[in-house]
Amino acid sequence: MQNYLEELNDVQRAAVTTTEGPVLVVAGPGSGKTRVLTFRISYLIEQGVLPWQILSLTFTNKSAREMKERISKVVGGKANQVWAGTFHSTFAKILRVEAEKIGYPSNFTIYDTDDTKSLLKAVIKDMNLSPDIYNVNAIYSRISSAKSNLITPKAYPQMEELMIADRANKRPYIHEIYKKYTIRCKKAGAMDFDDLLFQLYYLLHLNPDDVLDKYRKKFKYILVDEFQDTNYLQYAILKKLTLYDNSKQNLCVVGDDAQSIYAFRGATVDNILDLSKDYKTLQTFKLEQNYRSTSHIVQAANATIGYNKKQIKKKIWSDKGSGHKIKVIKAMSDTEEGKRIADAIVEQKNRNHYSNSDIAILYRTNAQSRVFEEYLRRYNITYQVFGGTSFYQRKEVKDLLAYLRLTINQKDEEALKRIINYPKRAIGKATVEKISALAANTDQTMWDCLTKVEVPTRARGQLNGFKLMMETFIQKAATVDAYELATFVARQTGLITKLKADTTIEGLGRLENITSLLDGIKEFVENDEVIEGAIQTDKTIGTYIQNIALHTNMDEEEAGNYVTLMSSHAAKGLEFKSVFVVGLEESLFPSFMSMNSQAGIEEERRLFYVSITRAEEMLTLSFAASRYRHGKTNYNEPSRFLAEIPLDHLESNFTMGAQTSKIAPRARVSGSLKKKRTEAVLNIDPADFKPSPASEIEEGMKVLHMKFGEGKVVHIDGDRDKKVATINFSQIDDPERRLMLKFAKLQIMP
DNA sequence: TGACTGTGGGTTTTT
DNA sequence: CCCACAGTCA
Repeated sequence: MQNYLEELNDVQRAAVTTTEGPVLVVAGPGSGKTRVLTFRISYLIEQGVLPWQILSLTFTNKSAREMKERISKVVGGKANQVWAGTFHSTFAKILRVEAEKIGYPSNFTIYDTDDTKSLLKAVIKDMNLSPDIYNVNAIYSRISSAKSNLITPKAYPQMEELMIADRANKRPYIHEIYKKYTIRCKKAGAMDFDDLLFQLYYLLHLNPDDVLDKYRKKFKYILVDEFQDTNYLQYAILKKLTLYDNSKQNLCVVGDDAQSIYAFRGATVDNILDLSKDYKTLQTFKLEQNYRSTSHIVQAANATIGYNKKQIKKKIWSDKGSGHKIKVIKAMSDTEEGKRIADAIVEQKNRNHYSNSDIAILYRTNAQSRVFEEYLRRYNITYQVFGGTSFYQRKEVKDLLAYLRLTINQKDEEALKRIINYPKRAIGKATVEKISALAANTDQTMWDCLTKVEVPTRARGQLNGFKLMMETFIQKAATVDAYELATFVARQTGLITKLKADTTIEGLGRLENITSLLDGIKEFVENDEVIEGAIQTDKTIGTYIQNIALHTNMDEEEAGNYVTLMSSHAAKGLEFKSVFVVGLEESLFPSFMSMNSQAGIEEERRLFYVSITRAEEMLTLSFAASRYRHGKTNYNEPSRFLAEIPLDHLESNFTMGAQTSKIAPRARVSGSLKKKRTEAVLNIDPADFKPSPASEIEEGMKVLHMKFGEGKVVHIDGDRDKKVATINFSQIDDPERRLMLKFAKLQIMP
């Protein structure tokens, strides 16, 4: 019985079987923390705890999914009934049920970062504030951090510290923007990412219909992975659920302060330190044996992280032998770095018999992936890039989703603004602004105003048509499944036709994206998901949209034999036989954004620590003397983190600090080779030029144009005032032009 | 109204 | 370098 317990070391086993009361597991890299978590859940179930009384929170959908898979290997199908998900997705699920208690519709829309920024821009514009001073990104991060610290729009102006900082930055009205933004979100029936936490907290806090008690009873055991990455608000929610009179305080958190890499978005290690103050009977287990990496790697990591002042003491060790020393590659330029890494990969594949999937390239910024992609492609090595823009952020995908979103929630202004004139249906900026203004002044939504706004007859007709079309979608949504509706919408709106008309490579890609989106929806309709012991039969578009709102492209992983390219952040929790950490230069890693504070540098160092501890057998670090960035060549010193690794862990032929090379790197030439499309310089005297009336121009005529010179009318299409002439101008580079006759000034030549 | 061009600005990590 | 936006022109 329970033979899996025998696979664990003493500390791990204790962490698994100590089920009652508050538990903190401090888990170094590779120390088997995921095993502890999954076995703990399995153990709970075996002890008779009902699966749906267990809440397991993670940061990514991927780790939630993996967790479920691993539990099901031990306990079988019951695993699906555990509440295992990300903070955001789990709380969204609860809010769907309870939203109306706090004034939101249960079909609320989730605004992603783009939607949020777009709405913020609109608010800033409405308030007549300068978009330069009130930079959207800055405002967003300000509001996000307010929410993450449980500061309401009402409380914000009373926070002396915040207001002083805002005034110092010449942005005294942030609290007003925050307030208006909140109102607009609510009016749109929408929550942003932070709201999923923030509103859940207030739901529990305000406690309508004793909803707090309901969830306290429901979740008898709560587990949290990557606890070091939780923010104040997340911890506050956990406390709400587990810290009260007569609570059993069955909260188990697993984390590693050394791997805290999300402070920039409000995560705080203080949560780990506060734990023992809040939970008096806290039991702590330290997992210090690293089963992942060989000794040189572990010791290098220990030495590096030792430079950080703030940390929980622990000694990570490995008994896997010393293994390979760490290799450092010094390249002249970013291009050379790409080539040398690709060469090294080829070599490792041959010498160590690694397959592609054993290898990962980790970088600080997603933009760095390009060079590596180029060389890997050239060498015919299969790779997969993670991060960057997600599938669901692609324009065409968002367009179709916006139609579907509006079908579900007509209050969703961001969706409406996105598609009201896409594909083009002659509803221009002026019209949209009128609608928006009316909505703002009358407390109605933009949807309500579509038919009420006063506009010229032509626009009126277009608006009616648009609304009518949307209404057919809304009606259909009630009767058909998600796939049927989505296909109908894609055709009916003209999106498909529009994309098919574009035959460029990018155009084909876009059409393909729409097809895979539709395929995805089909899959959703056809595959059954079990929730709390029951098969989910709701296959409506509403359920679909809710399910995908929180997907990221990290979730799109497919099995295959490829080299992994991803940011260091994204690599958290993963492991590879061979890891390349590239771009180790000052201002890049550590990032220049973090270089002016000790805390910033320490976070970068933790990120470096996370990066190098992904490696099992081989670790290669690289930097380039020059790097092409933002159109300029930069010269940076090697990263300080390289110098922090004791020399005895590095391959012998390398010493830091000695800048041997005096040769200047080759300059880029691409700029000068760029072909510029220039118009021919024609000497036509405006005085001699007498344009002929558009109605007289016919196919076959010779005409003269002020800028393009002489040309022959090849073809005329369109009718009445929309005639377009295709004209071949012999005197310019790119001779065939299409001009609208109504505007084109052409003189008929004999 | 819409397509296209030029410029000017920013520039990290992600649920 | 890449993107978003304003301005221009048809």
